[in-house]
Parts: sequence; C-alpha cells; structure tokens
Amino acid sequence: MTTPDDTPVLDDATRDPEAFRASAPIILDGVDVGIDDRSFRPHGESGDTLLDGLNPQQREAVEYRGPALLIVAGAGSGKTRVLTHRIASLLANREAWPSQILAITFTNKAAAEMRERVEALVGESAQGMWISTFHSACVRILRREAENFGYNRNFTIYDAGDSKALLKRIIKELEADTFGFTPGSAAARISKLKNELSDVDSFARTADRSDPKEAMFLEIFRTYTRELARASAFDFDDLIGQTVYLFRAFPHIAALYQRRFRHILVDEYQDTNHAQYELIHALTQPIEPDEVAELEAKDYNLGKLVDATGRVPGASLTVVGDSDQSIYAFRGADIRNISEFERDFPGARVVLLEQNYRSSQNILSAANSVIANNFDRKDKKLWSAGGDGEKIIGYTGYSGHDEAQFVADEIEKLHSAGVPYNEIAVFYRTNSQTRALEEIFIRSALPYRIMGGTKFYERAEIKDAMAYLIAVANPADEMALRRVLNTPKRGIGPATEAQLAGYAEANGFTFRQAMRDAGSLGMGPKVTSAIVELARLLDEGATMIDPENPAGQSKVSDVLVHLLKGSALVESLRASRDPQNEARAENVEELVAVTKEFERNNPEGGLVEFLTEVSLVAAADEIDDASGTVSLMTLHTAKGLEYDAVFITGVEEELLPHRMSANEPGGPAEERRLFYVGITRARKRLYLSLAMTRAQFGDVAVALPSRYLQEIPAELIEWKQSPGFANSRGGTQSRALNARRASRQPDRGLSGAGGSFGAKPEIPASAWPNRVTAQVRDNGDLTLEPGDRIRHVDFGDGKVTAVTGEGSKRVAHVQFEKSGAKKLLIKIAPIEKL
DNA sequence: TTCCGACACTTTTTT
DNA sequence: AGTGTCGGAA
Repeated sequence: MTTPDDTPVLDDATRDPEAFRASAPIILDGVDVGIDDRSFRPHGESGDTLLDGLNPQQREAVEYRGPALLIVAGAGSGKTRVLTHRIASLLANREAWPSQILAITFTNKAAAEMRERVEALVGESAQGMWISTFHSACVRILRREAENFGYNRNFTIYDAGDSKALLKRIIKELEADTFGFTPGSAAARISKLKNELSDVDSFARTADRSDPKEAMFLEIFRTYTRELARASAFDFDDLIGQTVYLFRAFPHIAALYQRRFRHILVDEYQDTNHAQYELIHALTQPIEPDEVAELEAKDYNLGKLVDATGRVPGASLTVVGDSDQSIYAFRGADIRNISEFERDFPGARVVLLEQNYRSSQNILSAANSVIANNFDRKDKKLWSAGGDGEKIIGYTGYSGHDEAQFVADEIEKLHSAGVPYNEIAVFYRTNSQTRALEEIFIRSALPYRIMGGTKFYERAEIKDAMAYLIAVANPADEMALRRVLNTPKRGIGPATEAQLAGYAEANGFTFRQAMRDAGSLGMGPKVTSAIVELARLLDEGATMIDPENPAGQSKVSDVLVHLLKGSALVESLRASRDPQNEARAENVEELVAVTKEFERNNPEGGLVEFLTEVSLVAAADEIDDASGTVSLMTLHTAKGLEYDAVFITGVEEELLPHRMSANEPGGPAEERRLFYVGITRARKRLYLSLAMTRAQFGDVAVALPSRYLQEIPAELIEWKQSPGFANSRGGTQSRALNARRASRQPDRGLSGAGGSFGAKPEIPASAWPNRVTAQVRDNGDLTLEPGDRIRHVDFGDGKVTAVTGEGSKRVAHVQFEKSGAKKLLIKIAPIEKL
C-alpha cells in the first residue's frame, strides 16, 4: 500500500496569503503567483547542476520552455530522470510554485517514486505538488466539487468487480441475458462508451433502437447509470468522465483548476484514452476574460498571470511517451493522442530520447528487431554505449512445470552468483500462468511475490468487510447494503431482500431506510430483528465518523472493529468447519492491520480517504523494492519497471500473442509491443522460455513457439533447449528456432518428435532430464540431515548437503546425481529418504 | 432459507 | 483445476 497523495488543495489558502504562508511555510511571502522572492532557495541542487550528467536531448527536454512539449522517450532512455529534473528546474529557477505543478503518472507507485526523486533534488518544496494518477487526481477534484453538481462527497468508487456485480443484477432484472448480454460484455461496452465520453443520452441519440438488442443495451446502460447515481457512486471510468463533464458544465470551476495548475506533465501519454485526453485538454485551456473577472471578484489573486488580452494563457503541457510501448488499446488507450500531439497542440516542440542507459546491446538488438516488425511506426532504434553483454538464454520445457523448474534453477544460479532476489523478475502474459511457477517456487524454497493477480481486496471476505465500511461511509450505496445484508448468515434470503427493495421503492425512500423500518413490513420476528439490528449497527458506525458528533471522529480501525464485533463476521468464519475459513478470518484480521497502517501513514485521513485509497491501489503499487524476493507479474504490470535479470515465460503462440488478440484489429501488433516492453525491462540478463505442452482448462494442449521468437536474430540467443520440433505443416520452424549452434543438449532428441498440430506430442521423456511433474506430497515431519540420501520423483537420487530454515519451512540443499544442485522445501517436496 | 451436489464455464491484459 | 450457478431436498 502506498501513501496517498493527500496534500490539501491550496485554493482556500491561496485566497488568503496569511493562511497560505501558515500552511506551506516553505513558500515565503506570498501570493502564489509571485515568484520574486529572492530568498526562496530550494535545498539540493541549483538550477545549473540539474543538467549535469544529462545528454543533449535530455537537457533540451529539461530546459525547453513553451506551451507544449512532447518527449518521445524510448525504453530505458531516462525519461523519469528527465521529468523529475524538469520539475525540479521549474521549482529551482522559481518559474513555478509547487502548487502550480500537476504531474500525472500511470500508477500510484510511479507517482510516489517521482515525488521522492523530485524531493531528493529540491527538498521539501516538492510538498504542494499534485503528483498522482489520473484517477486519484480526479477523485480529489470530484470530492472537492461533488456538492456543486448533486453528488455527495462521500461517494463510493466502484471497481470493475463492483460494476459487474451491479450489471449482473440489472441484466437479471431486465432478463437481458436472453439477448446474450453478460455482465462482462455489458461492462466492457459501457466502459468503452465512457472512455469516449458518451453518456446515456448521447448513446440514445445514435443507437439503432429498432434493433431489439440495441434497445436492450440502452436500457441496461440507462439503468446502470441511474443505479450508480442513486447509490452516489462512480465507476472507474466515471472518475475521469465526470470530471470532464464537471469542467464543461461549470466553466468557473474549471477556471479554478486552470488557474492553479500552470505546468502539467503527463507520463505514459501513449496509454491515455480519449476521456483523459479531454481532461488534459480542458485543464490546459486559457481562462477567458469573463472568468478572470469572476475569479478576481472572489478574491483570487491572478496577478501576473493575466496577459495583455485580459486572459490567463493555458498551462504549459509536457507529455512523455513511446508509441512502441502502447499496450492498453484494449482499455481505450488511443495511440493518436501521441501521434497527433503536434497537431493538437500547435507549436509543440518534440524531443527524441534514443540512447538507452538500461540494457546491454544484445537485449536492445533483440528488442529493436522484434519491434521493427510493426509497420506503421516511426523508425526508432535504441542504442547503448554499454557493450554487448550476455546472450539471451532460451529454454523449451516439456510442460509449464518443466519451464517453471528451469526458471527456478536459473534464479538459484543467479542468486548464488550474487544477483539479489529483488533484482530478478518473472513475466508472463496471463495470470493463470502463475500457478505452475508458484508450485515450483514453493517447492524450491525460492522467495517470491506475485504482483496483482487475485488481489487481497478482491477476496470475498475482504469485500464483505469493506462493504460494511462502505455502507457506513455512504448510506446510499445499496450494493454494499445488499452485500452485507446476509453476510454472515442472518436468515435474510433473496425474498426478504426483494421485499425490502420493493418497500423502499414504493415509499420513495432508500434501502437503508427500509431496513430501519423493517418492523412495519410484517415479516417474521427473527428476520425483522436481524434487519433492524443490522441497520442499527451501521447507524452506530455512521455516528462514529459523523463530523457533527461531539465525541469526535473515530479512527477507521475502531469503526471496522466495531462493525466486525457487531456483525460477528469473524466469529462466524471461525465457527464454520470449512478449513479455508480460518484463512479467511485471518485475512479479515489482516484488514484491521491494514487500517491501522493507514492511520499511521495518514494521521489526517478518515474513512472516506481509506476507502479511496483501497479503490485505487494497483498491482504495480504493491512492489516493494527493498524486499529480498523475486517478483512475478504480468507483462502489463511490468511496464515502467526494470530488473537486472528478467524471465519472460510462455513465449508461445496462443499465449503471446494471446489467442484473444487474434481477431482484434491491431491485436498482434499490440502483443508484439507487449513482448517488446518485457524485453526492454532487462538490464543484464534476459531469459525467454516456453513449454511444448501447457495445461489449460484442466487438460493439456500442445503449444507452438511464438512467432515473435523468430524475429530475434539467432545469434543473439543461446538455446539451453531449443524448440526445434516439426510444426503443423510438416516443416520445421525457422532457423532462429532451430539454432544450429553448439548446444549442450543437441536437438536430436527433439526434432521429428511431436507431430501434427492438435495431437498430444509423443516425446520421449528422456529428452527432458529436467522434466517435472506437478506432484506435491505432505511429508509430515520428515527430518533430513546432511549426508542423507534421498529419492525425488522428478530428479532421481541425490545427497543432502545442508539443511536450513525452521519448522515447516525447513529446506534441504540436495546434490542430485543427474539434475544438479537444488533446494527443496522438505515438508512438501515429492521425496523419500533412502 | 440453507445446504449440497451436479454442472458449466473459465483465462487476456488493468486504472 | 477451480470457481460460480442452479435445482432440488431438508
């Protein structure tokens, strides 16, 4: 979890210079636009030293001043450095106050890092800046302005799962499933529309209503929108879209932010969608004279901002991006935003950064030759002054488990050669690939962390506990109430739920009110008291955070503990005989710990702030660089990160490129960019691996090497085990794949094996000395000592050389006769003592 | 209303 | 393989 970017908006303070000084002591004497106080000296480097160590292009990107700047930054070209130095130089030269800077990054983690790096350059004057994601920035604006357009500032944020749950109910009620609608398909379509800034009305105007399916979709969209509004909730896409509507509908509110942010910087611009583009566009508009007058009438000091025409010119915009790293088209990212930047912002300067400071030349050459296969791109070649470096290592496993064992073994080798675990990462295309990796890593006692995937906050029991908190913070949120209604079991079934909803509808009040009044519904005494009791518990929670409450604001953890006690959520999990429920109970207790952690990091933050933070945490935010663990993540999550050693697994057709991308326009090209992003994360070592067979949906399918492998020149790859088997047409894969170089394991045993596509390959197991099965066993409290001989199901006989660790985490270091040295977790490894 | 077993369906990537 | 959903019985 990251610290939220919760610096207060300084608008109120800037109206009154005295208050401003008090709240931001680093800024002396001042109106926020007066930049003439000579005593303001940032700590750290002065303006000149900010340019030290930068190449000429980087310098230009830092120094250029003008309305618009596009920095085309290839992978590893130091763009974060350029961005932070650019911000630092604006501050150091006192061309801008911190509060006038808005920097948008892709993840909270990137935002935190950028803030840290700017602070390292200029010291604490970095405090008042807004450095955040699009979503966080919009939440701040929306909470601030919510009351101005009919929303409650305690609105709930629905994540993708919440949206789908709501749509599921709507589709059921409308019986829309008969038209083939699923929550997923409806959510995707609505999301797409919102990313294009379409709302129900504009969609209704263009939709073909004579088509019953279209009419039904319109009905779904309309109901969904109404339900969100009724619950005082925004979905992810609304956060951006509603902010744009807000600015359009209320120019005087837009003017506040146009005035405040004089320098806007956007990272990963190639992944912005239309709504985000419009948001940036709105923020960089000039303030017209009538709005200027209105602002001044409200005592906002515009001072020197007003130009000769009586307007405040638009903020200066800096965007950084690389169209070769655009991997979010599926989410509405529009590559035209970057390719047509010069047209959108006339007079824009473009700076190209092509020198790579991250990777060895071999890695870059591979990346260049892969991406060169995407036509319709500006040619751009990364180069490094750092020398060729190591060759790329290739490996073909018999199965996903075999591949995982290779990865584990190589990681162990790297580690004993001095590469720390946290400098090693394993990437894959789909989250489902983690299973095999995880099994092997646990068995091999490798410390690892999975980024993203099934996230803590997506677990059912955590969502239940969170729903209690949401119901307290936002009583209008019916979905949270419905979720909480019968968890833990209270004997309130769907029939009762429907009765409550009907009662609320008929009387024109909220679901929550209906719960309070359950007594007048004539239901059974047990059910009635359960409902009334729950309503009372939630109301108690609400008074605990009520700002009017004389007893003061309770801490989030106190509210949560009170709700958990009152609802007996944890106890009911503990009482159940399902063994998994013990782990669930522990998860809920972990959530209490999370709230306490939040309180430590955010002494000012309340329940709403906590809920916001939880809603906006992303996979990449969890990455803890200091921990000594290997990181496992999807290729998407890997964007923006770098490691000494990188493993890309599952480099197979149907997986990379993924089969789902085949039919999408631009799909294969986007998949290629994804591969390119993965390759360019590596500094020194790159491993590409694949498997001949891969388990999916419970059975085994044949896999073919990815077409992208052939695009890497053969001399860059050293195959530990090449995928040189016959393909479906009876020929062989390209020369690159057959890699006729001297290899310790010649291709002999492989080529010709396998056979026609679709059949299970009959490959002699002897061809894979490392062939690994998914077997796990419980060895109880088997004890091993150095010198013991053991037999492993997959690796054969070996001798224990050392034993480390405690209790269930005891690890045997074993020298196998045929398979080399390995570490095994004694408790679960498929071994027996001889 | 809840519980249980049979079943169907899943897996693209994420703020 | 694992999870969610549905129908029927208690």
